Amino acid sequence: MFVLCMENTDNNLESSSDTRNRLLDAAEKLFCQRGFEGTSVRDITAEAGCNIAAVNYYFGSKEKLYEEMFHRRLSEKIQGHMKTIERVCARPDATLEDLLRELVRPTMESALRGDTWSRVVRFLVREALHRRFDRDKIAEELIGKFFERLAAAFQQLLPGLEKRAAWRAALTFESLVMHPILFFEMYDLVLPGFTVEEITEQIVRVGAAGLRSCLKGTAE
Amino acid sequence: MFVLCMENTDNNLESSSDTRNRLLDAAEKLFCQRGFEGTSVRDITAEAGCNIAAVNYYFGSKEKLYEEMFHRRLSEKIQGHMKTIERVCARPDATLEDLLRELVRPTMESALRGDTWSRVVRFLVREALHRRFDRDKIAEELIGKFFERLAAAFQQLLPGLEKRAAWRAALTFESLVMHPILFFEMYDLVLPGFTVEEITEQIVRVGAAGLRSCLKGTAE
DNA sequence: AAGCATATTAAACAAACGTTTTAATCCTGT
DNA sequence: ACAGGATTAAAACGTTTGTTTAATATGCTT
Repeated sequence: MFVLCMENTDNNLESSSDTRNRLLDAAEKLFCQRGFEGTSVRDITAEAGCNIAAVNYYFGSKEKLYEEMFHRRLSEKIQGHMKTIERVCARPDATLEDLLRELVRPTMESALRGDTWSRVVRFLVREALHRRFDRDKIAEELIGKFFERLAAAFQQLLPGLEKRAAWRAALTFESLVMHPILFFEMYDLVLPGFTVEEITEQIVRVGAAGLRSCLKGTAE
Repeated sequence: MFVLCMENTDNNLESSSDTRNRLLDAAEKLFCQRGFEGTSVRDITAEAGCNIAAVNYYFGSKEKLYEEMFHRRLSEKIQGHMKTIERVCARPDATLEDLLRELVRPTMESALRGDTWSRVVRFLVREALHRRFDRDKIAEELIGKFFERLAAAFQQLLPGLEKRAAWRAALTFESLVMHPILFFEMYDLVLPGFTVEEITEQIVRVGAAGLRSCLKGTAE
């Protein structure tokens, strides 16, 4: 017993039992809706259609189940963005606007659709605000790699951009993307009937102009 | 008994007893640290140095205590920003950069100091993401008024800016300010040793360039 | 078919939760 | 000084929490 609990990564395909995956899916759904503390183990096992003891049998604790689900989604999300950057940057005629648009549009479509994707992001942020970043080395490394790649892409598309300015630009760009995801309801309140096009073009326009302004202004 | 529980606004100065205020302060401190569900009534009363029953005696429930603390801080925060806007806009020679800088710098100082102010903002956001906006009419109105004023200020400082473009600009600007507050740890990771000056000037520079770009580009 | 590790189940665990009750204490107006 | 409402206090309320136990069921190998 308890063989599956410890260190189950993707090396052992057989170990991904049905109930195990159903638990991960149920946890994701309910955690996103009600948060970590707002979701009980009984809720999760009911949603997954299995016994209460299953969570501790497969993951050891509610906390470990949360961590596995969290890291799975975070790495999925970041790897998707990484591929987009690679794809756009490979094109010889790629512009800054191209990159921004290709990163922003799918994200905004997801947010306006209100699908699992964007709700997971909101949950990730909510939990990241709650449980401190600096304790989670896995998340820290994933995010670090992503910003490194994004900053490099900005340096490629904006020749002459200094390294630190590129990092600042990467953070600033993420500001613009994150906000509509987090505060979707407010956007609907302030900009009634807003569309994917409108918000995407706003971010691309402001982002491009803002990032180009980083070229001229030097860091003090 | 229970006379203080119901509808205690500022009209009755006598009703603000010591324990009542100590409970509000303790709740603020602990809610910001551990979240609503992560904080027990026993924690709060221990911090405030009073009996467990005091929460239900003064506020009726843990939920009501939370609401009062939430709205108190939110309106404080927003009124402060409103006054800043009024002050800057009253100056005849005021520029867009002036307004942005005066809104951003105190907020960034607060965030880097890591004082109560910024931790409250993080908590407000965390809880706003959790408990849906559209249920809270008070918060909805406060935020609506603030964005209305900010959009008007942008129209004043950027002549020719269309109304809807001004609302978009207001939301976009808030993106830039909110992000460093929420993800302070990430900024320290990506931009080691970053200062108030650096981040303030980045936001002002990008914000001003971005917002001016809203003048040219029309909404589709 | 027997043996055995794996998987699932029902039941119970102690601990922590928000809230309530009841009694004691404090403070103020007369 | 005393009456009476406002406040504090200790204790217990009934739930719900995450976790564990011990028994049963399942599926594969020999």
